[in-house]
Amino acid sequence: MPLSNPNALHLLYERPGFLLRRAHQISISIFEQECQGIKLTPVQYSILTALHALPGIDQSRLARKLGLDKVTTLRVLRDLENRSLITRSAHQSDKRSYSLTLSSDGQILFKDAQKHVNVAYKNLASGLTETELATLLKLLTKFNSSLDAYARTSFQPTEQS
Amino acid sequence: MPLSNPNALHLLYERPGFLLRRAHQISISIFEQECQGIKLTPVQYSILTALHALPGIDQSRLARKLGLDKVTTLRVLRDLENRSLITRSAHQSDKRSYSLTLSSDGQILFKDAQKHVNVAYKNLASGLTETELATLLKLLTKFNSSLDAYARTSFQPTEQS
DNA sequence: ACATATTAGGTAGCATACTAACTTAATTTG
DNA sequence: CAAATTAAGTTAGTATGCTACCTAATATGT
Repeated sequence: MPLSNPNALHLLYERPGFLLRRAHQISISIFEQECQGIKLTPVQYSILTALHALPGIDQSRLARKLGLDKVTTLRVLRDLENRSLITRSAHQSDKRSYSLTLSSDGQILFKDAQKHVNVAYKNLASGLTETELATLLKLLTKFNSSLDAYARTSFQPTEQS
Repeated sequence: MPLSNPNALHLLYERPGFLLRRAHQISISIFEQECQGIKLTPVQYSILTALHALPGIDQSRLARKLGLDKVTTLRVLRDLENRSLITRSAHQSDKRSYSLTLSSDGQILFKDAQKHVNVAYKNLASGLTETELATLLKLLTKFNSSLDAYARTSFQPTEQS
């Protein structure tokens, strides 16, 4: 029988991985509570945002723009297509890929989503001062960009030649 | 057809939820790359740590100590029991609950895991200066504790009377 | 030109993380 | 002390995020 050592648990609570898991969990929770009325998850919203910004993009490029793996992207797109929020049409030049766009329903939903997303953002930001939030975002951005090579799923916000 | 608006994507990249998702993704990836040799995921390691610190704890309390929901906790425990790393025995007084402890194999694996976990930590910390990392951890801690009420899964690091 | 690499999209399967609903046991309370 | 409520554990179902493997199309390198 191991000896009780509650201190080991306090060490766990200070680990970056543990704190990031909990922060992510809270973030998802706040978003979904605010957006369950319009049936949008954070990932679905990200995809609608990307299709709004880059209509006609294909699945693989989309996945890389968002740092999603392609299987997840495929499944979310299939769901959004079943809900008639997006359309997938054959690409002009490359017969392997699809061209993705928001449907008119998708555009309406995306627009409607903004106010819900803004409320979620306000809730998410409510725990920190403006300065603290800015610092947190700056540090997360640096963390992500400097450790990008460790990720299994690639993130390419801009095209590379 | 919606107009192209790449700027909307840059706005997405600055959202806390987006940054937290990516940071969590990277964190998981680094941990798993370092610990795949001993077949431990971050959640499995957290549970071994908790059982080392608090032998005899029951499932529900364990879940709350780690901010895991009870279904995930159950499945991870079942897997760890199948691998003979933990034991589940009947609780003395409360017939509803199990008493969880590390097996001797579990204790050995937990000890062996430390060096792998430390390497993962070094990699995770490598992108930021010591000061930046300390600030990030402090802000994540504040973020989590102040938004705790928004989480659907409860986190109770200390017992409440 | 043509064999080889790589890329796009896809299927199947596993782990994590959650909800909802259920069973049984324990506790509260009227 | 009986009835209502709470708690522990479980099952089923959904979404995300991976691996491994497959086919077809495109790029490449000699």
